[in-house]
Amino acid sequence: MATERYNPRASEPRWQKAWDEAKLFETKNDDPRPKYYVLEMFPYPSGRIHIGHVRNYTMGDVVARWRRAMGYNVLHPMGWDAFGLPAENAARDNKVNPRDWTYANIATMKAQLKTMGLSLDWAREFATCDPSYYKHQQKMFLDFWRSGLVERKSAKVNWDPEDMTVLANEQVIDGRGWRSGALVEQRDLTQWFFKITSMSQDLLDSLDTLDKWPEKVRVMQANWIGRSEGLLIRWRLAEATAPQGETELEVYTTRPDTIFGASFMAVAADHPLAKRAAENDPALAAFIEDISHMGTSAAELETAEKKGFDTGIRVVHPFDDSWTLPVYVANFVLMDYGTGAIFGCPSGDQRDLDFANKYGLPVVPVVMPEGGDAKTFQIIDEAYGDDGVMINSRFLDGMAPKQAFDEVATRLSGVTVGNRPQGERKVQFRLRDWLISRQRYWGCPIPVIHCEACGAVPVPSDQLPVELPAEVSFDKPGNPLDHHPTWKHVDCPQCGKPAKRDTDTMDTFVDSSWYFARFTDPWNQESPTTPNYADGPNGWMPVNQYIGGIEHAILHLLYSRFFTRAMKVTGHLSEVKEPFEGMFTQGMVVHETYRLGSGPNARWVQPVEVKIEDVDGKRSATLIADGSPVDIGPIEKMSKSKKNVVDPDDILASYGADTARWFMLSDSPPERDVIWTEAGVEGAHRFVQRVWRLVSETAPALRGVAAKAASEGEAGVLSKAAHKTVKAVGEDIGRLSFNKAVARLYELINTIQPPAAALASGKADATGAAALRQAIEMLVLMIAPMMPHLAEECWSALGGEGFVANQRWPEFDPALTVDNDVVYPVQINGKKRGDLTIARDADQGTVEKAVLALDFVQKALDGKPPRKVIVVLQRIVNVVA
RNA sequence: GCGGACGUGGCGGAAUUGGUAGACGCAAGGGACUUAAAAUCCCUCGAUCCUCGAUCGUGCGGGUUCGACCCCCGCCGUCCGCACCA
Repeated sequence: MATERYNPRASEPRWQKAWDEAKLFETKNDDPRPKYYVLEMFPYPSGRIHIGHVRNYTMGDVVARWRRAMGYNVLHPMGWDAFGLPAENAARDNKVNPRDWTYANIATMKAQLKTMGLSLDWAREFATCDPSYYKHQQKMFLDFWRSGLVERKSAKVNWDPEDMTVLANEQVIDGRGWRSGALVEQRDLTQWFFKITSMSQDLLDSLDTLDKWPEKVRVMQANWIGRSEGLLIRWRLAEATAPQGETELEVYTTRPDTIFGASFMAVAADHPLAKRAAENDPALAAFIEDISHMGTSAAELETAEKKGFDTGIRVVHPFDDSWTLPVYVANFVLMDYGTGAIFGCPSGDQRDLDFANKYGLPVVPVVMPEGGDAKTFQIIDEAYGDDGVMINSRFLDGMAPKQAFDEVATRLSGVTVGNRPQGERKVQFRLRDWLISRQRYWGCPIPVIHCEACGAVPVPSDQLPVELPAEVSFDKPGNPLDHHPTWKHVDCPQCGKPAKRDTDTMDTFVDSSWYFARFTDPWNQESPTTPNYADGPNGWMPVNQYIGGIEHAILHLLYSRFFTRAMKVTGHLSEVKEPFEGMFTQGMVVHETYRLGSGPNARWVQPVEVKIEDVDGKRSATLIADGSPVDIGPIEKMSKSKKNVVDPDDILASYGADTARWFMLSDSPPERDVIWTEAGVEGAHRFVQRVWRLVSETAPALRGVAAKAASEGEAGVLSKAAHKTVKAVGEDIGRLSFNKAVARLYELINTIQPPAAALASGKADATGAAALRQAIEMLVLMIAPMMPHLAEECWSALGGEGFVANQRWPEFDPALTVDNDVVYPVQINGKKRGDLTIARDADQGTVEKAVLALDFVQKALDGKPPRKVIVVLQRIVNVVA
């Protein structure tokens, strides 16, 4: 029977419109059903969606639609991470207003997302650049400030000379700005910080509760927080050598046990003691000047030589008044970790050893491997940092390092230097406070007014939001808000005298640190959240399943975790501790690269310009335009420079959303990279057509047939396959194993097809038709979360009521998911030699008897009794001859 | 250097977590239908040996076990994150 091909171009817009009109995906806050909050990381409105968005939002949509079908009240919102530098760059380059540029991009991208058929609640949409959004952010900034979670302080900060702004530590990658790629400089500036370090311990501890997060992300966060336990030791300066007024040097160490292996002290170039010592020592001052210009990139650090300069200052060993050690300024000591000073133990640390060897300092081994000989154990050019036994360490000799640690800590805590203990146990974190000031225009203004008399004064809440000025010029480099002729000039809210607004805006990562909470009630104009809807007993938070890229494993996820805690402190949230209960990091979409020509004239060409041929497995490529040969290059992340990009619009227009969605879910596990291939997309499209053909060819014969499972015969086989698939696909989607769910659906359609063909040609009885009807209905309901338009089309062809999107997920009959007979593989000495089909409930003895009666088993045993017969019920039989 | 993940056909990947390795898809080869093409359908598709069949086979080398892609020990390789962090 000839059937018309399925035409997504006609079908998809029709269903999208129908869903919209029925307001199908608008979620109500007051709903008695159990809640489920699915969220994909919202996009930056750069102009057009890219293929990575398609993958991300397809996955989220499958989860959302499936949860709906499972009876949940699902929240699945979408918005725009709309502040950021690209808008300013576009404004500067194209003479457009950043606001206009941003909202135009949002309109374009929203239209693109609509063509994907996502079950999004657009009624909750907002952009972070809407004053109605950032108003609340400004309010929370002031609340945080009042609660002691904000600090304005002078600090050495990362300055990106290209983007002309400061950056947070997390935004500096290999010494370069995360967006501009420019080498970051260090500057002393007074800036606003969120005191994320006040929550270090909790942010670390709570990682253990996030059992639905990828292990990898939790480990990355733990490393970033970087907790270590050590001892703060105050070393007395030898009086004769100390600069006036200086009496001690504070050092942080995680290895106080190695204190008898100490042979020098080293301080950072910008350590106060170094500066004091340099005052009367021009050579030292020159040295400090020299090393502070050193690069900080990973590559430079790798090759950088250890350099030091003896300050002439000496410290006294805590356990021996007659033992003094020199204090160096050294280039490998960092001011912003610990106290900016270390004691060097060359035998236990490779850096210290390199340094000691260079400057002729003593190397005393203090830890040797278990079972070593203390008399002969030596350290020459390789330090020993592992566990072992203490040697050459007086009262510590023979102890394990851990024990020695405690001993030193105890002894030093009993001694005082000045009026403080000489040693104090201390927990140190690597995490720094979050610097949020940005010297940019297109961001959320920091709602503070600086008054000469009153200092930094909060903008009164009735004057919020502090809105960005509409007219702005990008003619001069630097901060446009600062250059604005009138905007910053205001009166002090406290004393009324002329004052100035803070012209910095907040890091855009602040915007994305709480948008998920705003989605729970974006209509509330009075406050950021509404207690009942946010996280009360009936609230939406936490997000049950969050999906996004691994690139946000630290930045965005850590900031959001901090923000959630800070919102709780300030009363904007009440119960929830973690924002994201489940986190999933999806892989990238990658593509082959194509290169035309060779040498300096070579250029990359786009996939659409290339024709690929495959003869006997040998692939070759030519340029469509003129047939010239093209080299097929490695598979890489899609990038403009390599031109290996595919435009989602092209795919959606030629194949339709369902094909694109199905392809995204097939084959590759979602956490891994997926290779975009034309052949793969065509394979997906074939499946779309196959489902349609199956449904449209059987629908006439199935009209009026009531779905009913069969338990026996061929129809029984079909029913069992269908019910098993329902069980498995549900489990797979629940685990986000979409590729496995897809494979099972292929298997099911392969099983359905022969009986469907028989039915279409009139060769099916009533039982068969009923079973077929059920299997096909189940298939349609199961593909609905993945290919929603096709599923609607099939549902209506089958005469189904209403939208398939409103149907419940099919229920399987557990009795039909198991077979009456089991096929046991029969092994002889661990190798499969045949199989045995026997009743499922056959017991151990029965199976064993039946196996031993088998021809090939008899033959293998050759009349002798088996040494052993292992029967694992429902699994396998192994005969040991 | 520290931490993590991974290694299975020509390719993407399955394997109920110790029980038939290679499901499912892609690519390829052969055939059917067709004047032809598209679409569709059928067959083959880890390697070796001459077929039935057998032997080998999950990065490499050992081990545990009736049985190992899975567990243990020792290597090799790839990818990712962090890094003069004291």
